[in-house]
Parts: sequence; structure tokens; C-alpha cells
Amino acid sequence: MDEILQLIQRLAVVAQAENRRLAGSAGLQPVHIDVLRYLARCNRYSNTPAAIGQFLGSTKGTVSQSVKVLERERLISKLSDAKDGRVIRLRLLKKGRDLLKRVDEESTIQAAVENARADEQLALANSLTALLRRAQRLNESKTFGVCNTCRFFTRLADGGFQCGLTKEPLTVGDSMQICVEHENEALKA
Amino acid sequence: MDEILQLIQRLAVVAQAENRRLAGSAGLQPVHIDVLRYLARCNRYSNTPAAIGQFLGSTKGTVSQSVKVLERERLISKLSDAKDGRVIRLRLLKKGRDLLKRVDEESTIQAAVENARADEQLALANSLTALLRRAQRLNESKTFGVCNTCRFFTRLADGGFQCGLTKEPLTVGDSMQICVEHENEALKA
DNA sequence: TTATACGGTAGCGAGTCGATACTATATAGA
DNA sequence: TCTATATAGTATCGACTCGCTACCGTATAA
Repeated sequence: MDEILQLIQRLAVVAQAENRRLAGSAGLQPVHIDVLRYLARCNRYSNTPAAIGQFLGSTKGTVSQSVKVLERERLISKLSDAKDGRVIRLRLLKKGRDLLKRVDEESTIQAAVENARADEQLALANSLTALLRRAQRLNESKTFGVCNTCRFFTRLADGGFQCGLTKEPLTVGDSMQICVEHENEALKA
Repeated sequence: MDEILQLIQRLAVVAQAENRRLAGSAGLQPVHIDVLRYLARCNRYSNTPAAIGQFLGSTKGTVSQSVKVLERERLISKLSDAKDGRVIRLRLLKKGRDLLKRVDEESTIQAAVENARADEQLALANSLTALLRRAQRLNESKTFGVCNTCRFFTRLADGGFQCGLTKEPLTVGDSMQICVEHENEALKA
């Protein structure tokens, strides 16, 4: 029990150190990598500074700074939303996508995962998913799950998908991305 | 496979955000909590700035700064080593220990772990241990394991324990602490 | 004895990050 | 419709991180 907390904390420290190393070799800060990773995986409702702030647990001021750096480095671009003049949409540029790819290839954690046996991988995936759900529920924070695990995700009669919140149709690709509006099915305590 | 990397990265981000929140409420930076946690768990060979740097994956300059802050806040104390005039020994003071206790009580990750079923806990502990070993081996970094899992850990004929590296006797308490010199048993590729 | 390695500190610069104050746009209520 | 109030984002400040280079003492090996 207490031992598990220590393992998780250790894993977090190792992941953080790795992030620092990878970011440093690209002339960036660790948090910049986190932002790029998020933008690579989020859906079209969730590519805003506000969503990033919620995902990373930081304030909008901090996100604003980081976004400024990433834009200056031509890793992302800004575009103001047509419908709501207050919101800014962020897009990962090719340079950013390439950087991310290079970074993940150098990840020793990634390599460690690949080295594991298939059954170990499955066990890990299940344990971590369960743990994250619990933590986020206790935290009363957003769950930031993938679209097709959301309680608003709907399968239509014609075989297509739809977001029950926005009523928009979803492609298969859409359904595998992270969404700010994501909510888990109700869980028993 | 790739999904697992994302889960780990997400867990790291959540743990980091929590650390920031907990540290902030005590007027500290996240890394200060990491240092205190390390000092609470390391053995008497490993309570130096150099070991902290290796554990956290940061440079000695950075550690020196953090240690200065923690000393100013009366959370730890410094003491120069009697044998080697270059090294500084760090000790966690009562105020630091109390802070750490308070912080862990507020951890939602800790709460999430406690909420899990016993078999889930066991699975998680095993998966994480295996993963960390792999990652650290690939990293060619120190393992920072607990003393009694080290290849130098020796059981004496009289039932006592001994460190095969320093030849010093070890108490049961000693054998459960983190050591910089820790090395895993040789692992097959 | 001298060179080299090692543990730690000092100071610099870019950046984080919480906090506060601010602008501009949306939206709800009278 | 006008007016609060909420929301998205920016700007600036101060303490601190963190890599870097330069540096000082102490150990240790040649």
C-alpha cells in the first residue's frame, strides 16, 4: 500500500527526469513537451489554452507563457475561434510533430514498456487505467479520457459515431482522441 | 504498448500537478517535496547532495540550491562528514518529517491506491517494480532500490544482516531503506 | 609530490508558476 | 435592451528551478 505510493512517486520522478533530458536536448522546458503531447492527442474541442491548463493542472497564466514560447519556436500555431471570439485554437505544426516523434523514440520508459511481456503489458494497462480513474474521481478533476470511453459517446443505427454533447458526427480517428468534456460512466464508490 | 506509455505519462503529469499543489500549500517548490521524501527513505550512506542529484536526475548545482532553501526553512540540517571532508550529510528535521506526513495524508493518489482491491494493489506493485527495473537498466542509471533487494545484501549465519560492500552490520530497519549503491541481481536480457 | 577526480558552492540566464490586475467577448437576468 | 457576471486569454512580478561554467577544498592515484 504505502510501497505502491512510493513506486508511483519514483516512476513520476524518473519520467520527469527523462522529460527534462529530452526537452533539454531540444532547447525546451519539460512542460513544453507535455503541451505538445497533449495537442497531438486531443480532439478538436480540446485544443485550447484553457483545456491545457486543466490537463496539466496549471493556471492559465502559466499556459499562456508556455504557448508563447512554443509559438515563437514555430512548434504550434494560434488561430482564434470563429464562433467564440474569446477562445484560441492551437495547432501542432509539422516541426512540433517531428520533435515529438523524435522524443518518444529516445524514451527509455517507452523502451522498457516494449521489452515487457504481453501479459505484463496488459496487467499494467489495466492497473494504471483503474488507478487514474480513481485518482481523478477523488480529485474531482476532469478525466481527460479518450472520446470512445465517454458517457456521451453514442453509436448510431447506421454504424457511425456521434458525440451526445455536441451532437456532431465522429470519425473513428476522432473517437480515439482525448476530450476535455470526457466523463466516465458513473462508477460505484 | 503505445497506450501504456501514454498512461504512464498521464500518471506522471497528475502526480506532478499534485506535488505542485501540495508543495505550494507549504510554500515550497515540488522538487523540495521530492528531496524530503528521498531523505526520509534513504539509508546512512545515501543522505548526501550527490546522491539526491542522482536520484532526481538533476545536477549538483541544482541540488545545492534546493538544499539551501530547505535548510533555510529548517526542514533539514547539514553536517559535514567526519571521514571525507568533501561530503555533506543531510538530516531530515522534525519539521520536515511532519510536513511530509501532512503532505502524504493529502495525496489523492495515495487515497486512490488505498481504495483499490488487494489483488489490484498486488498487480500494480509487481508491474511497476518490473517496469522501473527495466527502465533504470536501459537508462544505465542507478537503481536506488531498497537495501534488502541488493546483490550486496548478505544474511549472516547468526541471523543478522550485513552490507557486502561496506561490511557493516545492518538492522532490519536499515535493510528497508533506499541505498545509492544499490545494484539488482544480474538480470537476463 | 603532483596530477586528477570528486563533492560541493556561486552566479548567470531562460523559463516555470502562483498571484494579481487587466482586456475583450459571451451570456444571463432585470 | 441594458447591465451584471462569467469566461478566455494576456501582462507583469517575484521566488525558484535547472543547465552551465567557473571555482574551491579534499581525496586519491601515478
